[in-house]
Amino acid sequence: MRYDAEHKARTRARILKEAAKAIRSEGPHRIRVAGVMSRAGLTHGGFYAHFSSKDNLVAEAITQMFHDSAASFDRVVGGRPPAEAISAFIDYYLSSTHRDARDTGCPLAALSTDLPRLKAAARTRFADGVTRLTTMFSSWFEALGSPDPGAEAASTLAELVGAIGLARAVPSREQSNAILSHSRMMLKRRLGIEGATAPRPS
Amino acid sequence: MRYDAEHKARTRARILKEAAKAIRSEGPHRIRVAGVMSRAGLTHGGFYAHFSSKDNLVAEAITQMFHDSAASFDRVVGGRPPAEAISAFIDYYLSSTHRDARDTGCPLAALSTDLPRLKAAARTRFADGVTRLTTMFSSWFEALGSPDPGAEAASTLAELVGAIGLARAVPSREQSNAILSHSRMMLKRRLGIEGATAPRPS
DNA sequence: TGTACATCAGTGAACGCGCGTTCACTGATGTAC
DNA sequence: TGTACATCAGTGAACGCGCGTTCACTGATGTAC
Repeated sequence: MRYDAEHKARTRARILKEAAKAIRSEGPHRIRVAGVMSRAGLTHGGFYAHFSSKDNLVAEAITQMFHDSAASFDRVVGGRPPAEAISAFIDYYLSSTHRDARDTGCPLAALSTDLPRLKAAARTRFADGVTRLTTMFSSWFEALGSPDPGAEAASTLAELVGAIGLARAVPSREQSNAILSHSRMMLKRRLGIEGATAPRPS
Repeated sequence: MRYDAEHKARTRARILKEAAKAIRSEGPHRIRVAGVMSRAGLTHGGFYAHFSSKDNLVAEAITQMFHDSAASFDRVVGGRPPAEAISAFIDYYLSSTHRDARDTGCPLAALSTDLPRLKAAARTRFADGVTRLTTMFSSWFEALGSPDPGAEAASTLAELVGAIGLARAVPSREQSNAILSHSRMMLKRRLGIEGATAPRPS
């Protein structure tokens, strides 16, 4: 079977996409080469035509997922004025949809405690993601007249990442929903944003 | 070699302690039975005299580490009045010491993104830990006259867990210190607690 | 246009290492008598 | 007090499975002539 020029690149992209999902849902060390290849509709033997090793795949997939998540953040907030953008971001990030979409959601939320166990390359990529989000938040807070936009941005990101992490970890849906709604409410109240809804009693 | 009556229980406790450290630093799925036994000063063959399987060890060790961390939280805040207790807790939790002590620190901080990948037993234990800390915070906030102590407690815990997670993940010590000091400052400012120090510029 | 050969993404069997688990054995000390 | 035997935590060799990696092969289509 001989294919057109872009065929191999498309196959590689498909493998990367499946790997990025598997890494978020199973963890960077628990994914299996054969499993990823099978989800991409291939047999495991062909893997080494695309990647030099499993480690190489993990590194490339982590870069890939940060790229994808930047694009998906843009779709949520793109072009909106600061107050609206941050409100939309909070609602998106702390939604039950995002909580339940571990395999396609924000890499910070899916991988933070895995990162200290990974190599420098992955951690650098992660730090870039932290910086990008912090900078984005900071520009919003600055536009809203915050006295300390940098600190407020870092603090907000920490709460977002912590809240979704805890909401995903606890097995009770009720407790999980309460974690999300408490943080949504407190973040919006703190930022003076309308539309904060009272959380259901936990 | 025949030992006294408590000898076996002491050995088991030593294995559990090493397992709890290894799970936090390497992750619940990456620890090796032989490695844990060797750190406990034993050979791997004796493992099954203490635990029925590796999974059983992980489950027991997770229970163990939550028990230990409750004791260590008590040492930090025990007997102090609310405002002082929460300030001490924030300083402890977001210290560089805690950040650098991944293997003995808070299980919530070390394992949050691993939890969704673990079995129900571990997740239930984790949820108990979340509830215990949230309740403790909530009682402090109530004593301080907060209008919504439950939500404030959940929000504070989320920021603490998120901030230390991000601080551990990024490779730059400078960026990591900034994450910790920004959250320390913002949390204390929000709670009206004195002693907030300005973060170094990031 | 037809024929022979080259290409190369993908296949699937096989290899080998790491690690969880098993098991026969050790040897110091307690107990029976 | 002395002797024979029982106990049992711990040892270390061996087993076997899972999985990353290798490799000879396939076969559809492009290219040379």
